[in-house]
Amino acid sequence: MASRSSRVTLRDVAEAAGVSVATCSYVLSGRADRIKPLPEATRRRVEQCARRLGYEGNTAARSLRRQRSELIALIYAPPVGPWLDRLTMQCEDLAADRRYSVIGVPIRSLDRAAQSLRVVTRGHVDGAIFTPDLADHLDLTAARRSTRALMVFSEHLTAPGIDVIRNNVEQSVAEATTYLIAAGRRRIAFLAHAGMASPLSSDRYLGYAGALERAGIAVDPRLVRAGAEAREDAVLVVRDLLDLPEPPDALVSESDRGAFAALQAASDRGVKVPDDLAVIGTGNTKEAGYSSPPLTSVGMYELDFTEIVEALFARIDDPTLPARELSMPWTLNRRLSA
Amino acid sequence: MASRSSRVTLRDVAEAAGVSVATCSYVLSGRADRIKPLPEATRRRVEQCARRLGYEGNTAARSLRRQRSELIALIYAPPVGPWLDRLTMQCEDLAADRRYSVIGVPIRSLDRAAQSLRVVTRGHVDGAIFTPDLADHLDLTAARRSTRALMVFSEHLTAPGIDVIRNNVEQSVAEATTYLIAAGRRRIAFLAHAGMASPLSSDRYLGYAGALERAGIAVDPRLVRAGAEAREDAVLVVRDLLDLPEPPDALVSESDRGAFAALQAASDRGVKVPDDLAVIGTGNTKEAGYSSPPLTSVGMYELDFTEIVEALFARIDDPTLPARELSMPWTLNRRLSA
DNA sequence: TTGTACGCGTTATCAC
DNA sequence: GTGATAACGCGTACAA
Repeated sequence: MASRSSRVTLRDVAEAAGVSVATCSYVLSGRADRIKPLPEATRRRVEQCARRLGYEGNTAARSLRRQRSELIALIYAPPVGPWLDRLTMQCEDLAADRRYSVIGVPIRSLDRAAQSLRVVTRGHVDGAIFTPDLADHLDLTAARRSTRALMVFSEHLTAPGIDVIRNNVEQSVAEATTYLIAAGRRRIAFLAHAGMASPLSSDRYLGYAGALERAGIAVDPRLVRAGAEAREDAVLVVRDLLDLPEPPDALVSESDRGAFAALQAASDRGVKVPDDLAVIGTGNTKEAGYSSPPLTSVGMYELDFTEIVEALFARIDDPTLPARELSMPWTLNRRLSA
Repeated sequence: MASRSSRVTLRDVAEAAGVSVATCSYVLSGRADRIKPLPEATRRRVEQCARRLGYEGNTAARSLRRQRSELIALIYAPPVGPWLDRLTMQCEDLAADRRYSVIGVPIRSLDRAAQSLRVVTRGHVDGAIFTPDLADHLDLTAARRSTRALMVFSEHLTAPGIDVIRNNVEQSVAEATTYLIAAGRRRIAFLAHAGMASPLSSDRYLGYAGALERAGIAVDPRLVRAGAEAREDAVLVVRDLLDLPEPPDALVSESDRGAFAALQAASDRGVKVPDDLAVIGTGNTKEAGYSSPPLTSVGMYELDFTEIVEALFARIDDPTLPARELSMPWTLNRRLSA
């Protein structure tokens, strides 16, 4: 009979326990011992009532007052791969230590991005991590003003109060391409993300095209194709490429996912990897070690984001910290596919 | 000089525009025409000031007052596959029409679930969708009380005011297993999710084991292995299985991901699919059509979640709606792998 | 232990 | 006609 149909508020608990909301707040928010510890009896009574009523608090009210939500956000563009999974899990683990929770914010398209990002720009997310390629196409000023910390994977962005991670994407993909050229490959295909913005402006593509250019090889537009996001698309695209009168003898994919698809398409067509077709992926996910053949991939040597997440929390604790630039250069991780 | 270092509030805009916060609120929240439309001049002035100052509102304050956050949550357990990607994207699209945003809530482990779910249980998420296998292991009462709508993939759960989706998982997996038996397979392996709870209690496993039992075949524990989550694990596990003195002649995987890995492991070991090894996956993701051989998979025929999301929004609009039970039975989608 | 101002926007009511 | 006042939602934290 005591149960209202709606949420249980602090006031309900206070009434039930016969104390003031202030006392309840102290007890339930842990800070029961601000100066003089409350008597055990009171404390227990409050806790019991809270449990019995199923009190759950209200984040909106708390974070409005505290100006802290104990929430961090991961901004990403689906589809999700093992790369983001790993980041998510590590965030979760590190956040749990500090009693923070993690939420994901999927961005479907650039024109709807502002809408999706309201959680970050108008809500009170204490910190946010923008996955690669996103930050370069979004306006971060609103997000910056509304959060205590922003961590961004970006090669070029530089903004006050925002921490960035540099992967040296262009350079490392160029290295990979050059490696293929040195191995005698001449018809090197590129499997691009359809992406949010023009695929031909991605750092990965720039690295690929730059390396070709420096080697005096013209980019053959027929060898540059989108489809790296979805495995099923990639398979079709690569089959297509292999059916060309002059098929590629190597392929660089903007994702490991696309590269795996290439391996499969090659197998479908009876094309030997790496003999007839060298394949290099991007991301260096764990799966790369277990494909057949194991996939050569450009990426972080170990997918360890601990430092990044720690830095985010450091800035949440103290937003006046100078903006940092974390360098985590990608490398070419050679396996058997190239 | 007008710019404070902190957030811009409605009060700031009001001061700048020389009107009251109430007026600003009316203008900026769209309800400018509460009864009598405000003069264009005032409205424009307010809008200009808001833009100039970079006003972004404050979700905490708004949702505290309105008791609405215009946010829906997707609760899931990483790693993420194409299944969740599709759900995410469809949610995003349908949410955008109603000016809602979507957030993801990753759950790492059951004992930390309550912490992760605070966004749902204490925050003001208007609605939440729990992906399969999650709801059965979580206490949803808090989430239920704190949201207007809950949509849950579950075979067994039945709770007042919660909408559920029934996939007939056990039955459909049993059918698939029976199909393998009818085709003469006798050593049928099962690739399980390590999962949050005991793998041996999953509906999928129950369907598999039940079908075997009904056919008078004993479950061989050596043929039941975990590892369906991560492709790299699955490859190793299936290789292991194939190296057994008495290797399996068929395999049912709790995910398509694991089934793809099985295809690869088979290819690594020179085992022919489906001749030497029949493989059936779960989820019926689009990729299934493009593996080699194309993967037979149990799952929704088309991954279309529109009805589900619409139902969620319907309940958000009117929480008094009777709890619905959406039936979306899985079927066996035959391709070449079995 | 408690009263209460506060954080920020919303909306019903009131005043010029 | 135009726009301001003020109560409100819910928890927090300082002063009493």
